[in-house]
Amino acid sequence: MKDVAAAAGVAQSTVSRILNDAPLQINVSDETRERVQTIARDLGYRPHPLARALRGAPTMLLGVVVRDITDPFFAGGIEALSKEARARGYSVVLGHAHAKADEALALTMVLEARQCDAIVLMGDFQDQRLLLADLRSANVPVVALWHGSERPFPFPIVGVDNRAGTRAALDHLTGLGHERIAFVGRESLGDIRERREAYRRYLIEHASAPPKGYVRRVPNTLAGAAQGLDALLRLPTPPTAIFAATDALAFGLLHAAWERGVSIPDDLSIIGFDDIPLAAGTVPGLTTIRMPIAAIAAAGVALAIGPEAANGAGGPYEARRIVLEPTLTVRSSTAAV
Amino acid sequence: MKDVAAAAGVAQSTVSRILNDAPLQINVSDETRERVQTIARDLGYRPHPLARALRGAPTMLLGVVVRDITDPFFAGGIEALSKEARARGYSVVLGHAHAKADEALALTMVLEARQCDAIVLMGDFQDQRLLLADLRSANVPVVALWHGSERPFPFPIVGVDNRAGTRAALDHLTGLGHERIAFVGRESLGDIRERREAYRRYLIEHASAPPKGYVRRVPNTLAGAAQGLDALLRLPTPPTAIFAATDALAFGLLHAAWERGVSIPDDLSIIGFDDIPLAAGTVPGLTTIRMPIAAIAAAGVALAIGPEAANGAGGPYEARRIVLEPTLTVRSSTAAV
DNA sequence: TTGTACGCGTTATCAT
DNA sequence: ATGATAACGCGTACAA
Repeated sequence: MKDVAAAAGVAQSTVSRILNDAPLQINVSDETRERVQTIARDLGYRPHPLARALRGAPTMLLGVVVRDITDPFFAGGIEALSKEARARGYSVVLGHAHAKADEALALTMVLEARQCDAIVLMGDFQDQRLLLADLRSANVPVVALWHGSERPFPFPIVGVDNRAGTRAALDHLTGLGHERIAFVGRESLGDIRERREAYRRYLIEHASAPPKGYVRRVPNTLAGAAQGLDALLRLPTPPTAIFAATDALAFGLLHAAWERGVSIPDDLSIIGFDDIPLAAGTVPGLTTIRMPIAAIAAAGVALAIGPEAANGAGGPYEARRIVLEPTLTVRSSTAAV
Repeated sequence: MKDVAAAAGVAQSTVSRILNDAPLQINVSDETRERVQTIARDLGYRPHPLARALRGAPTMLLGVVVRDITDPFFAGGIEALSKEARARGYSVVLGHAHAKADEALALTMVLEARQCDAIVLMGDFQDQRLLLADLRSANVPVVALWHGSERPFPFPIVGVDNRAGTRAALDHLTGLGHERIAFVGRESLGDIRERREAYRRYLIEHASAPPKGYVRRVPNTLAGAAQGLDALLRLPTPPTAIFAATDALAFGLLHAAWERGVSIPDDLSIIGFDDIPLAAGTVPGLTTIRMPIAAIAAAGVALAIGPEAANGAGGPYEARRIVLEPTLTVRSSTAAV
């Protein structure tokens, strides 16, 4: 900018005023304005974001901390978030938490220190107490996505109605005549825990509590799914349908069933949750609960860096909870008993 | 830092020296050092990276531009890259290209380029000439990953040996007795183009040129795969095996074949390329070419921000090409004719 | 209408 | 052994 000013024979401040469309009055002569703009373009001038940020301007950086970047579902989440952020002129700084608390803490310090304008948490971080404490003491807006919607949490939450989704899944299965429905999901974290609880409640309301062994807690991986399926098949009265807490698990169940010669959906119905893009490409096509990913990402970004972040519309910032509705997507992995 | 200095009754410069372990001499008295450190800790002092960067320090930010963030393969790539970057203390700034927004993207990215210590391109950007020109004029190190390995390119490239991978795939199929092998892949971009060319060359060397209609150019999606399969099945002499340019397409082929009652691998063998994590979970398990993702990411990051980026080890920076070898992973989607 | 001067938080250099 | 000061690039209140 110094160069531009020198080349144009004016002061730095004049250049700054012109290039930033001076918010004050129209006190720049058209002649000077045009000259400076031309020169700036010719010199290929680019504002230095760091210097701007140092002056207190927003960094236009959105920090995204994802709990498990391996999870295929979160890939879609990052995509949606990235699009939404970009639409608002923001860039995404990615950090993965990698499960260990200290690492996550270090990560936060990095993000905070980098002075992101806001931070988005993807996934459940209830157990990372150090990270949360750190985040609370930092004065950046924090929004949690897919973090469950029922338990108390010090930041705004945008998520899916797990109870409604679970009900839709189980209504679908019972509508097909299934009575012995099992649940497979990973250790209790946010959304998964809510789906499991909703499953329990549903069964109690519509029939009886889930039979012993019908709730399998396994890692959210292909291997975890295989392990869960084996356990269920060994039961004296195996289920006729399985509600998988995530599509990743449903994928694993499909594969493991095929390996074991169990025909889907003839011998066993399987329903997932998320509707990741590849869910339409399984064999057979996976019946699942479609997550409103784009809407959740949009709401989250709006809460984090949109105008909503500033004013108090919708109640106190900390208490805000946006819960979006999922929808049933029927494909071919479920059928009548 | 001002506060710390005031509280300790010393000058800022002293504080700075102490907190940065003054690289000069040990000219700070132990007493002062200890006092300042204590106060800094009590006050919760955190260095401000922006100010540091303004002074010329590295930002510890690695820009990653991914061509199509929707591609399931790139999710794994981002993960590997992110891990590698973090191991070196770097954070990842994400940008997606989405093919169309040529100019806007170029502008934005270069804006960011000022902040990033290096930029990693994921996927092929040969057609984004504005972006490349902009990148060249910026003075940040740029490294391209999965960008093909044969055509000239102004930046270092780290990628996979597509010819070797293709040969491994086709050797596997011919070893099973297949003679009518088709190719399905998207429009010619970097790696895909090389795989298609390698396929052509292989067939010519081992038998004859691919029969008419055996090379299908389709979008890299489930729908694209279905479209490709339909076209192949309509042929007078349909292939007995299909080489899919990516696992995403192989997924689609598996699904489309199942929809149409074509049994895999009995009626048709399918082999993919990439070995994305979910490839182990298809029905049947997908035979594919395993991409050395971690190794490529590591090499790319090293080239971008490692010590290698500075010195000229391995020849001139622009001309560097690192090509890693893929390996065949046999599962159940291929069988003897 | 435009120029001058200051400060954002650091670090490097020079002076004490 | 430590303090004072300049400078990084920008925006802006104030002076001209």
